[in-house]
This record gives sequence, structure tokens and C-alpha cells, in this order.
Amino acid sequence: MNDKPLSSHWADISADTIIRERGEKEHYVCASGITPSGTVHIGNFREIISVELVVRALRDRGRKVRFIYSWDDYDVFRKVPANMPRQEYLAQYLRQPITCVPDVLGREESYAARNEKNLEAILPKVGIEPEYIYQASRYRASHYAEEMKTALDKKDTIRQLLNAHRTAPLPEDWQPLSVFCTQCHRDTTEVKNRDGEYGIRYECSSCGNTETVDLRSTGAVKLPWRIDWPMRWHHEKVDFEPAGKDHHTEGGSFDTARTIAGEVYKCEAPVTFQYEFVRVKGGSGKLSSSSGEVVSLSDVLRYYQPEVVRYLFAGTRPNTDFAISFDLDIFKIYEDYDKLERSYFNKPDNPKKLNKWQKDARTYELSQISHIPQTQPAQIQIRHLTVLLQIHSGNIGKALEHINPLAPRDILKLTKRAECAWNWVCDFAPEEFRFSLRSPETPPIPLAPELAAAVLQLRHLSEQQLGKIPEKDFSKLMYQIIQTNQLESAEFFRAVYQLLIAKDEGPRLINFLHILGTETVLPLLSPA
RNA sequence: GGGCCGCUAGCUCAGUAGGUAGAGCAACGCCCUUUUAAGGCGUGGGUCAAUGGUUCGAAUCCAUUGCGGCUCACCA
Repeated sequence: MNDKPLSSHWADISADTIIRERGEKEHYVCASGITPSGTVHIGNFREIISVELVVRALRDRGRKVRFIYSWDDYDVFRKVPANMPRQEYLAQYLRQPITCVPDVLGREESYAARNEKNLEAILPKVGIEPEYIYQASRYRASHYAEEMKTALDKKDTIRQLLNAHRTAPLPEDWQPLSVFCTQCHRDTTEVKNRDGEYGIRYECSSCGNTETVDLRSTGAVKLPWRIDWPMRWHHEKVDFEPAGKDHHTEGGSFDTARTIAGEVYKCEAPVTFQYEFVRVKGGSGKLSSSSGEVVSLSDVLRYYQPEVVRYLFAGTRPNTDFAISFDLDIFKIYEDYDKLERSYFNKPDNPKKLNKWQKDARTYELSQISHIPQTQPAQIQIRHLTVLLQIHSGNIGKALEHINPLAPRDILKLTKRAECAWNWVCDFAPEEFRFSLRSPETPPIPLAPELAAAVLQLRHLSEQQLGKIPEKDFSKLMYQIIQTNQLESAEFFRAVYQLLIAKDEGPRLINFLHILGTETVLPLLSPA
């Protein structure tokens, strides 16, 4: 295999590291996962897309990859999320596995399933399609019976490893298992003893149930997180799995999982890196899931087209934190992406620039959903779209007519961008940014006679020349009107904007008039 | 207390598998008789937090220190 690095992009470097440290393999296993105990937010998404980008880097090197995503839906329901209705009703299910908690929004069979389905439905939109593993099903099917027995056999080793980083040591009789009572489904149980093989006896402090179960047939037993994680590395032969900084610290769960993997499950910890959290800038209070104080991927996709979402993460090294912006920064992000795209189709000859270009080009490739375009797609500045859309009250088809002709493949992407632009205008645009055309039936504010006269001259000029002469020439003629009427340009502009959009300010006027066109302009430029 | 991340232009940040310090905004200047959220062109601006080390060469690698942030030592 050709092992020359594809680029100095972080995803390629990670892929190289995986191949180097794990050796040549038939296929590589890359893993990600989370407990679906709430809306999967954009910080969680950083892990998923980080893995996806590395998966893609491996595949681009000709390697086969299995990309698994673990839903840890056999974890305990520990607290009722603040953004959920029917808090008291849900509280009954505390200490049960989250897969047993009903979906109070009534859509799915469980609270966990709802969070899972929400994400699974949306990930393909950004080009991510992992193989999902549902841990509740796995445990209930006694899938991990052997590994659980191993944990029991080595419980003293495990206890020592965990105690190395604990303030309060685990008790002598601690067992590396947690049991959901088969009567009340709560994990308020204590393992009393085992038969040395697969049988264990537990007692439930909630309902008093005492029972002996067999690991090979019961679905009630699971491993606690710090043991569950290394067990799965072993079970799935995981080669790569990043983790957040909460795990990646000395004495944190990755650290203990590494030692448990080595000493108990006789496998090496996967290649990993730590990713930083994602901050949110702007947009406070208006994001759909903001009541739960999290921003989800679907929130982000409402304002960022899928390629740009990928670009945000592909273009930022995982171990640095960054903010996703919902304020005016959003324009810059789109412009940066467009610039990257133009650069991709404009390879430099200068060898010095080539190095930077290669990395940028790689970022562009990794930002694409599936196929990389062969020629440069049409671009429309999102700023421009926000003006066009406001002129047409959000009608995307009419807004895009201004840009004809568009190739079919471009229309799809530009329509998505236009949807995002309109969502942004509606939800986050600052007041001075917004406008809608004045209806000709709405009476305009009265104008001083000399202003009214000037406006009528502009109307006449528009009727004769708008769209027929270059914007520059039109501009000169308009300024002549201002001058011959001895007006301050500011008051003239104010008057025109009042007639057009009933505001004192607006989009750059000459360009705005041209976009509007004679038919729209004439009825509006009629002073009271 | 341990760990991790950050400290680069006035602001927000790129740039770290070593090779002459960058962008956007802001500022300043000029131009379009030219206003705006959004014109064009140009200019200035930095002991890359500090000190020491490795090197022909360090923003980049190493060590120490300072400041800021996050995180672990419950659970996951």
C-alpha cells in the first residue's frame, strides 16, 4: 500500500496514525457513541463527525472500515431533563434503563428511541451513515455474557485499577456489574453473591425482590460504564475512538478503560484523540431546543447548508474549541466556504502555495456530502440571497430567478442555501437588516414638496432607464437629481427607502432598484 | 490537587509532521458628485505571553514560569 500521507489535514494524520499503530488490517473499526439521555447536541455531533472524517480518510487510502455508533440505551435514567413535559410522570422511571422510559411526546416507543431516531434521521443529510448498535438489545440478549463473566472473574483486579483514581475506594464486596431488578426495572440492587460461574443473586432495595439470574439468559445485568467501554473495545476490536475532555484526563474513564482493556480483556486501547467542546454564539433564545439549553444538529442545519456544517468541523482541529455562530458571523462562514470552493477549482502553479492549497483542497473534499463536484458549482453570496428573499417575501423560486440560468445540480444546493438564508432572516437577522416591500396600498409618509419632486424625477428616470443603462450611469443620473433639487443625499435616500420599504435605510439603493426592476419600483415611487 | 486546551495585529481568529509572520473586521488614506447591513483600491500596524534549551534556522519541538478556560478525582 502507498502510505504517503494524503495531506497534512488532521483527519489524514489520524488515519495514518491508525494504520501505523494498528498495523495493516483487513478492515479497521472506528467507533463513536453516546447515551441517548437527552437531545444529541452539536457538541456530541463533533465526536460523530470527527470519526466520520477519519473513516473517510481511511477509505480514501483504500482501507475497509466498519464505522459503528453505539447507542448506550441501557444506561440508567438518572434525572428528568428540564426541557421535558410531564416531569412528575417521568420521575417514576428514574433508576430504570432509559430504554424503558416512555416517550412523553408520544412518537416513539421510548424516550431513548426518540433521541436515537431524531439523530439517525438527520445524520444522512450531512453524509454520515454509521452502523448503529443498540446496547439495550445487546445486553437483553445476553450478548456480553462471556465478557461479564470475565469481569466477575477479575473483579479484584478491576477494583484495584479503579481505586487508583478514586477518593473513596470501592468496598471489598463490590461487584463489577449493575443489575436492573426484573420486577421494578430499577438498578437499586445489590449483588449478593455468585456461584463462580454465570449465576448471580441480587436483592432490590426498592421492591425487596431477591432473585438468582444467569448471565447467559438474563437481560437484567450490565457492566458499569468504566468496564463496559473497554469490554466493547475488545468485543468489537475497536481501532479508533475519540472522546471528549471529560473522558480524556488522567484518572478519567479513558484512562481506566485503557488499563482494564489491557489487564482484563487483553486488548489495546484504540487510537484516540480528545476533542474540545463546541460553543454557541448568537441566536440565544430562538433555537428550537434552547429550552433545554442545547443546540442540536437540526438547529444548525436550519441555518447552515450541510456542506458548510461539515466544513465547520473539518476545517477546525478537534482539540481546539470553537463557536458556532448564529449572528452576522454566519455570512463570513459561508464566504469562507465559497472562497475555499473557488480555490479548490483553481490550483496554483506556485509550488510554495501548493502546500497550503493541498490542505485546503482536502478540507473542501472532506466537506462534501458524497461526490466531489468536477467543476465549480455556481455560488450566490448568502447576503445577496437575504436581499432577494426579502424582496420576494421568502419565495425561493422567485428569488433564484434573479440568478438564471442555473444548472440543475446547482439549483438543489442553492435552494438549500436559500432556505437557510431565509430561516436566518426570520429568526436572527438584526432589525436594521430586515425589510419587506411596502404594499402600494399602504399610504407612504408625507414628503416635503422638494423631496416629492425629486422622487418623481427618480420615478421618471426609472421608467425610462432602469435596467437599460449600466448601474454606474444610472447612479450618476440619480445624483444629478439630488443635486439639481439641492437636497442632502441622506434625506433623499431616506425618502426613497420610506417609499420602497417604509424604513429609513435599506440595501444599497442603486443595486436594490435594479434587482426590484421597473415594474416593482414604479408603483412604489409615488409620493402621497 | 491532577490532566487537557489556549495565550499571534485594536478585535475575532488562521497558521504547529521547523524554512522570510497571515485573513476578516476596525483604523487610516485615496477613488467613484456615492448614503447604508453591503462599493473599489491602497496603507499602516506584531519582541507570535515570558525565560531558557535543541537547531544552520523555532509561532511551530523540549523545559520552566505566568495568565485564562475547561475537565477529572460521583455517575456516565
